[in-house]
Amino acid sequence: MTDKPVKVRIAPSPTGDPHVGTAYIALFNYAFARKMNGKFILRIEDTDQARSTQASEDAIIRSLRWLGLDWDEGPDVGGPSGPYKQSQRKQIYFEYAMKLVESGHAYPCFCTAERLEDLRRKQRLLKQKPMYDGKCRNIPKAEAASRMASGEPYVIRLAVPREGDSVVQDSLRGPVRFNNAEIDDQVLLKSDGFPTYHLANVVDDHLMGVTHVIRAEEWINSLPKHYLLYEAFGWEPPQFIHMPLLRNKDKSKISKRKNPVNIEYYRSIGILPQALLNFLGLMGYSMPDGREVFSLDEFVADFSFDRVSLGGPVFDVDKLMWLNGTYIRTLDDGQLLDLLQSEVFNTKRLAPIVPLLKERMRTLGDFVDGASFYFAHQVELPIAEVMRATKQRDPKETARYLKQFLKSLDNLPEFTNDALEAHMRTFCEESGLKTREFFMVVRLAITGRRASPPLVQSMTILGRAACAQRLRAAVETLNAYRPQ
RNA sequence: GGCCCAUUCGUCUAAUCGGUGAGGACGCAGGCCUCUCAAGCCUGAAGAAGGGGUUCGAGUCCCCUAUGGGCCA
Repeated sequence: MTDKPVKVRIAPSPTGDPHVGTAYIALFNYAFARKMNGKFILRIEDTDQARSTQASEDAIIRSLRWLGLDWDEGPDVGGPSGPYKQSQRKQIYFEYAMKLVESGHAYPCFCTAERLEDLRRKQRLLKQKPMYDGKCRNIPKAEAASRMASGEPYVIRLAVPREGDSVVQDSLRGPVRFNNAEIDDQVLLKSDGFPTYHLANVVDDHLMGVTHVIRAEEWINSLPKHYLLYEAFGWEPPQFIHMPLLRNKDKSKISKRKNPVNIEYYRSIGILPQALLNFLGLMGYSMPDGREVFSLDEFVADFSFDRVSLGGPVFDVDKLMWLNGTYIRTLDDGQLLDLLQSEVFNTKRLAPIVPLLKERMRTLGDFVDGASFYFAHQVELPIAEVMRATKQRDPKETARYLKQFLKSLDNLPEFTNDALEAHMRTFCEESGLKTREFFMVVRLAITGRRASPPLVQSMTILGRAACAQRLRAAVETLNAYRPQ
């Protein structure tokens, strides 16, 4: 390796809530950059026009700032290699894609979606790996050029060698060998002129001077394509380091279906940023002296990839809770008071709750008890009340429809009062449930009590992630319940 | 289905040149402290996926199988 100064990046897609996996990878990038006195870049991968939003980008930046994982270059702070949003670099990708076409490492493909679909179907029937068959690879250059010029729609594909092996390096795993025949002629530039991840990521990493790509293990299979691209451009590839994937309790890749993954959820239940970072620093990693409680600076000071372990770590919220408690106890009373004011008892959080509680208060003090469920990580499901509300029906049956409801929430585009209420009423109709019963059961799951402020509004205040978490917990509790 | 990666207590992990009674943490159980709870302290139960090799000696190296996961659709 050369002695270029270390430069690393994270490249989240702004297509949803800020994800703990992003924070996890950001932490390791940050630590390595700081340890090596290098630079840390934030790059926004918003080439998926349909799914990328400004709101999501803002939330990602807000969350990473909250955690204190500051970057040296990024869309909000600028830097020498900008712009740092891929949607603003479209022209660059086009030019580099054309260079590859000129050099014969890539080619335009004019195949229609129908032909591709047909091809895939046949391959599936023959139990073959679905891959592009290379039809357009043989079109003479001149003909291809004139068809492109005539406005015929095309994508640009990488011309992957048909024979031999690609050996790639992962710094944590050593050499990994792939059979070239198994690698698809990857689309580099889509018909809308936007690049795919593979092209954009290689071009940007090179142009931005990235020396080490630290990313999640799910990318390891595309590594040979990236090597091929570096080779085609005649660029030296960076070092690649694939971190293990965070897991749900059942060991599958962490997902919002099974675990809260929204960084803002953890903030909303009162997790401290230093606790979340500390916890993530325990995932697939350990300190040389076995310390379990450490600051970001300490993490950086002792950081080394030698200490990464490759088994996929389960994101165990219980341990996070314990760690968070230890951090709270290290605060002095003034700091804790400040945090309570800024994070919990602030106008922004309280304002929507006040009108809901007002109707039910006789003293100001009633507010605290009545509003407690809005701030908790979890509430206890009162099973006896559930049994009463469902007229002693088998709790498994109740669990079943709650689970279905939970699933249906994923398809609710807007988590607003009107949309949610309509959705819940429709759900009742379709499931043949009495609204009276259903709303009570959901109320018990969400608030932990049978008397509460209006349910739908309480749910939208809590947010989608928190509601999903409580419904999941209720389903578990009901399934585990054994009546005497 | 194909390819790739992984595999130490329920969970996170340690032991990195092969020699251990397999260590710590969360959680769990019991106890101490205490007006309660929490915190804190002490104690305990709990683990090498299976099978072959290499070796005087394997958690550690190699192979096979199994399992888990990811990616490709």
